[in-house]
This record gives sequence, C-alpha cells and structure tokens, in this order.
Amino acid sequence: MNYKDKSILTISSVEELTGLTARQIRYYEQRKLVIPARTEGGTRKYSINDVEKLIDINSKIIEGHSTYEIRQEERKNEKEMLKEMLKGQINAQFRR
Amino acid sequence: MNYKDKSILTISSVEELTGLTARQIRYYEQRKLVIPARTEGGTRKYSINDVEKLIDINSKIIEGHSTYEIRQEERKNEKEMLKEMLKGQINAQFRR
DNA sequence: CGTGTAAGGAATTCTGACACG
DNA sequence: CGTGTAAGGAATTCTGACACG
Repeated sequence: MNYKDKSILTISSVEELTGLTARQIRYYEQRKLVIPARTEGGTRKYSINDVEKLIDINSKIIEGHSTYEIRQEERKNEKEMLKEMLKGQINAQFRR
Repeated sequence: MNYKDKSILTISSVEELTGLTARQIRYYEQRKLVIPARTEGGTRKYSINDVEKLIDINSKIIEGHSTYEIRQEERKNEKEMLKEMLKGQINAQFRR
C-alpha cells in the first residue's frame, strides 16, 4: 500500500489542502463520492488520494455537473477498469 | 513548498506512521528535536518530513544515543549545510 | 441541489505532574 | 533519561436539523 492510500488526514487538513469546506467534504461523502476511513471513535480519516478525488469532484460541480452525474461517471470508469482486467486475465489464459 | 513540508498530520496519525507513542513524540519536541506547527487552538500539526525525522531520531535512541547527542549532531549538520551554501555564494561571486 | 449555520454531545489533544530507574 | 499514566480542561469533530433557492 502506497502512502497515498494511507488514511491519515483529518477533515480540517483536507479543508486546507483542497480549499473546500467541511460541509462540502461531508456532503460529497453523503453522495457516496468520497468515503473516508474512520477511527474507532468515528472521526473521519482521509488519504492523499481522497484529497485528489475531492478536488476533481469539486471542479466538476463548478463546471455544472451534479453529484449524481459524477457518481455515474465514476461507476462507468470502474466497470471499464474491470473489463480491462478481465481482458488481461483471459489473454493470459490463452497464452499458456 | 513541497507536500512533504505541509503540516497536516495529527499526533495520532504520526503515532500510526512512526510506530511511536504520543508521549515519545511530545518528548522529542521538548528536547527540540522535532517542533511541529500548531493550529490556532494549539493542536500539533506534523509534516511528512517530521515523520521521517522522528523515525530517524527513535532509531538513534534505540542505538543508545541521547537526545542531547542527537541534537548536537543535527546542529553540526546544519552548520555544514550553511558552510556549503556560503561556499556556493562565494564561488558564484568569483565567477562573475 | 449544494452549501451555510447553530446546537449539543462525543472523540481527540493539550499541559503539568507523579512515577520508575 | 526516556517513557507510561491518570486528570482536567480545551480544541476538534460528529450528527441531525433548519435554511435558502
């Protein structure tokens, strides 16, 4: 696991790094766009990757996209990633 | 300023990243080895560089060095860095 | 829909001190 | 000397709700 995937940032640090407000960050979570890890006590912990995602998401919102659209877009990308991975697996089978 | 110099980590994240206890981390600060930034409210904020420093410091302590020795060592290194920088400046003057 | 805000409680962090060795 | 711990208070974060548009 890369350091970029370590969930180590509090929401206030993420506010600072992204320029967003805590309210925005929590709302994007509610819309299932960026789901942070949690401490035992329930405090949100974000990774560097989450920070980058949040910046992207906010850009898209500023461009006029809805959180729903952004979510759908992400879903699509995930599916394509899966397809590619499957292709790779299948090809690997045939090469044996 | 690099992301490594951004003070964004709470002491609990630093505990996780370094494997040290908060007590140790605060003690090294008291001994002037790693001085974190602070929020307005006084909460410590560490950078990635601080994390790396803390790990180094703890290694040296485990090796039997005292915090005083480690501090002196760091002072020496700082002075040498200064010397190098001065050399560079002087050479730059002569090259004109 | 996306964001601001006030409210009350819970989790986190802070400092100074006592302890051991 | 370096670290653990209990104590009390302060800073931070949490959730659910009302508001606007």
